[in-house]
Amino acid sequence: MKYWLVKSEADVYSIYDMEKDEITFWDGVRNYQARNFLREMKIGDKVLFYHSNSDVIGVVGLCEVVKESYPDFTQFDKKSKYYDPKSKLDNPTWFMVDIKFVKKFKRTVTLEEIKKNSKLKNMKLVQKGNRLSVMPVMKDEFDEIIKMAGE
DNA sequence: GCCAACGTTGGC
DNA sequence: GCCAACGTTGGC
Repeated sequence: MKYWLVKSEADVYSIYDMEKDEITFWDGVRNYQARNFLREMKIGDKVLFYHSNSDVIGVVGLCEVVKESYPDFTQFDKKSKYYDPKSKLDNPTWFMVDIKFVKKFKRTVTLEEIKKNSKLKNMKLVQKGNRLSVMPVMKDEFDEIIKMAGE
């Protein structure tokens, strides 16, 4: 099993939306590296849910992969802001997965705390200039985040 | 709102 | 293939 972290702007799609929807498709990833990570996701993989552009920035909950990668339909939708005119129906460029809400943490593990924790210094999240919206997390890092969340 | 750090685009 | 210009992300 693998572990991941996905970022979402809190005012666009938050853990509360996720809780309400229970299952959501993770659309709109338009970065090749992030896409490649999406395609590696397997059913049952654990996904940390991270709020960016938020009053409280950090990991707010846990989700799980329930459907493995399939073409992101928004790339073919001219009305979508994720529309990609270069992508071909028979050879899609962009993919998405379905993830299921598991839990909202009792407390947020903030970016500040993550930066201060020497066990987490190798996390992609805190490495220089990293803007990936989907990234892998090591098992020990995942366990440490869960511990910090008091779960 | 600012801006650093990228990634992408397109002319050459 | 290079690189300037532009767009986006995301912390602050």
